[in-house]
Amino acid sequence: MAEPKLREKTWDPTMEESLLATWAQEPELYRFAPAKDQPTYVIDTPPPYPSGSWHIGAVMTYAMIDMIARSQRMLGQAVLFPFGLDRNGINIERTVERKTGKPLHLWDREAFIQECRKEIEVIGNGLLTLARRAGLSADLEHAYFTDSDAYRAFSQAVFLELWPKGLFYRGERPMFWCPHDETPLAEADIEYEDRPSRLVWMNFPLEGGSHIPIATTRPELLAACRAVIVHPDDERFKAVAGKRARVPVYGRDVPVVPHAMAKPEFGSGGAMICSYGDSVDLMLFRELRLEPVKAIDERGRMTEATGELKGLKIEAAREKAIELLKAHGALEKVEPLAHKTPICSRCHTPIEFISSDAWYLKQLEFRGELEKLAAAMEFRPPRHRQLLLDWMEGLTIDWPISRRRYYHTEIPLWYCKGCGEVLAPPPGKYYRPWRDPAPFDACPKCGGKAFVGEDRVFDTWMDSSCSNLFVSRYRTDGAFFDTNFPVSLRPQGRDIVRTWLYYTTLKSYLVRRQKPFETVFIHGMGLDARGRAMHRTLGNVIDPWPYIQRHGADAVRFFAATETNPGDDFRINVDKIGGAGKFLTKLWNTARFISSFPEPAAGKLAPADEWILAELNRLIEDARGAYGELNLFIPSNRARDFLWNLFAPHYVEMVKVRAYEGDAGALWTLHACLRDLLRLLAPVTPFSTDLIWREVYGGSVHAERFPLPRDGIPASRLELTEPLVAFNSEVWKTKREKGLSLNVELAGVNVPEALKPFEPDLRRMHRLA
RNA sequence: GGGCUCGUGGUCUAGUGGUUAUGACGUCACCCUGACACGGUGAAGGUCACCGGUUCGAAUCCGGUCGAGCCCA
Repeated sequence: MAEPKLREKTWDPTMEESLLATWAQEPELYRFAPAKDQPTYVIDTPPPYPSGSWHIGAVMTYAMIDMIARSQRMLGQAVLFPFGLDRNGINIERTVERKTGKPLHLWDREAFIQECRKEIEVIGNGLLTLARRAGLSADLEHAYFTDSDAYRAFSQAVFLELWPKGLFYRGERPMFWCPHDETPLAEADIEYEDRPSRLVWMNFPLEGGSHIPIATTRPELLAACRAVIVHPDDERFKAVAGKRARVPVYGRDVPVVPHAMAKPEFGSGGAMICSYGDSVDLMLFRELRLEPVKAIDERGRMTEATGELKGLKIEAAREKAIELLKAHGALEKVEPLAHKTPICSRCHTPIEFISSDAWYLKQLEFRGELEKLAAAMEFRPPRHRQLLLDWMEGLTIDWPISRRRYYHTEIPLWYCKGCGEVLAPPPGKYYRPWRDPAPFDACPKCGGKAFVGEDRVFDTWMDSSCSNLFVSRYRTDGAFFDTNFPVSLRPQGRDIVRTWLYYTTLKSYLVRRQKPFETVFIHGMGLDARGRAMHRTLGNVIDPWPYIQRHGADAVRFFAATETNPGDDFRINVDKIGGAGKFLTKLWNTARFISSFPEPAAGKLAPADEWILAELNRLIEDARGAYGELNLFIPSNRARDFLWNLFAPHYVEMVKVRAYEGDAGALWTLHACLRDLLRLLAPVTPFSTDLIWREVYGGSVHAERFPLPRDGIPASRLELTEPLVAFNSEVWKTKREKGLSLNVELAGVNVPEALKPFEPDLRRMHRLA
């Protein structure tokens, strides 16, 4: 027996780091360089939003995306696997505001942008380092940034291409508004949360002397009350419908309207309709043609119209309103209430409905077409298509795309000072209308020569919804785009179906009338050991670095593949990452053993060799099939099962003696199994498999393709697996019960009839006398 | 209130009609056996959430109940 080619006795995760250095020297390994007639596979990798470092769940989901990229390469595709960072947005602005203690509106715009850029640079670089260490085979050297001039110009160009089609409109209308971020929100930006609240019972005097009880959670909006509703079938209010009620404190008379939206079982059964407390108010103002009153301004403060409440923030105004009601003798009682409150998904501030001017992108009228595109894309797992369809069905307003922020892509529009005409420049350049001179000589409508630039910016989803167009080189490489759009794959989390996936579908429809992707891969979210999402506020965020250092990226990746059901959320139990590391040690040692034998070109196969090769064929077929369907769970678990439960304990033990004797059939089979196992596992555990491959066979396993099942191996050998496993177990048990060491002779054991073909190997394996 | 998904040993998980329910982690016992003690072998541990139905037969199909999570109103 020769020295094993693998010297180290165990797999050591620090070996991963030297391998990273090797990979850096071999950029061609993962380079996108399609051979003639080779099919291409373009992945629209999610550009992470650098709001801090990745938690371990994020590392795992990106590792899964990498496993898909690697397996597609090994299936023979030329894979374009770009990587970007989504660096625009409120998050980074808020980081700067918090660090400097200076809110946006006190900043000089240019200075604020510089500060954001400085901040995002640091965070972004940390992410790229982690991505590389985790073994991502994406093009990290050429990562794109959504806040680069080039990407912003691209995003603006897509907008400007759509501009002449009349898809955008501007309007003053009530909309979702975050008073903290001081910006309008789209439906996708809103979440709901149970918050403690108070139900305030008031009495509204009625004409003719009596009064009507009204319960509300928003007493501060009293000044904006323009009607009271009661349910038409509510016996308590039969007599009052149609009368007029007087709004306490403010003294205005408003109609009492019977309306089905009133809930008899909630509060007093009577509700006040104000502009605007919630979406019911919104609907009724429209339906009853009421005149709205702006009670809250864009910064979340009470307006002139609210009299004594003027200038107060919403919470304080609510207190004051209750005091005023008490002073006017109109307060009945205040009771606690758990209230499902709509909140801003970024800062968790309760949202308001505020009437404000904004730009909109039409979307409601395309609902039917978008649903067809959703049906035309393949989903993995298929059931998650429903998430997109449900969201499309539930939309109620067009997409407000303008934001009053700074570190975003500017809306590339100017207005004529003379006549107010809206002017759009040609697509191509990066426009900053708030500081650039207008790129027009004269207004085409009135001939005016003075212009004012739009100072608002895009919702960041306007940028990220172009990512598939960007990576497929729309506008920059027509030939490439034509063959690679729709993009092969969109891998992403369940949590951003309603935003990223939806908006991308909308954009691709508007630009190309096409589906954005051939396939959408939806992964679940990494949860903590108790099943909760990881949030800094919960203090349950798991930092991936210690685990990568202790057990290696391969262990983290192997855990991610074997412990997660495709599409389901997965709990991360860090103790199990160590368990995944043990598998790598097992793989290493098996390879180390095999590497001590030469690999013959061919050999006469014994029945036992045929048996394990039949099992190997089955593994290859299952794994190839599963990888083709973007399933990582099946190949990783099947490979583990093959190695740990069949190959090592049964086959290797059975042929050891033949191997030591130099039997070519045994040696050839051992190496065939190792080669194929390494190749099948390479996408999941790229470090250990490559290290072994390089040491034992030379070259990189990542330049290989997946193995194919071998011809000429009788599948009937598979029938022997069960009796073989049972027989070996029986012998081991017997020796154990007799207190015999495994290497001691045992007499009186007969090999069962079914296993006769294995008899010579079995006799020597167990030393059966 | 509506929709979707899911309930399998302490934990995670396979199994979608057919003999004593898979594997991993953990636990316990024994064992250095010509790769591996970061190992091997063996063992303990499950009313497959609950109730009812279909069937010769249900973890698996159907209905209901309870519980968990997500989304929408």
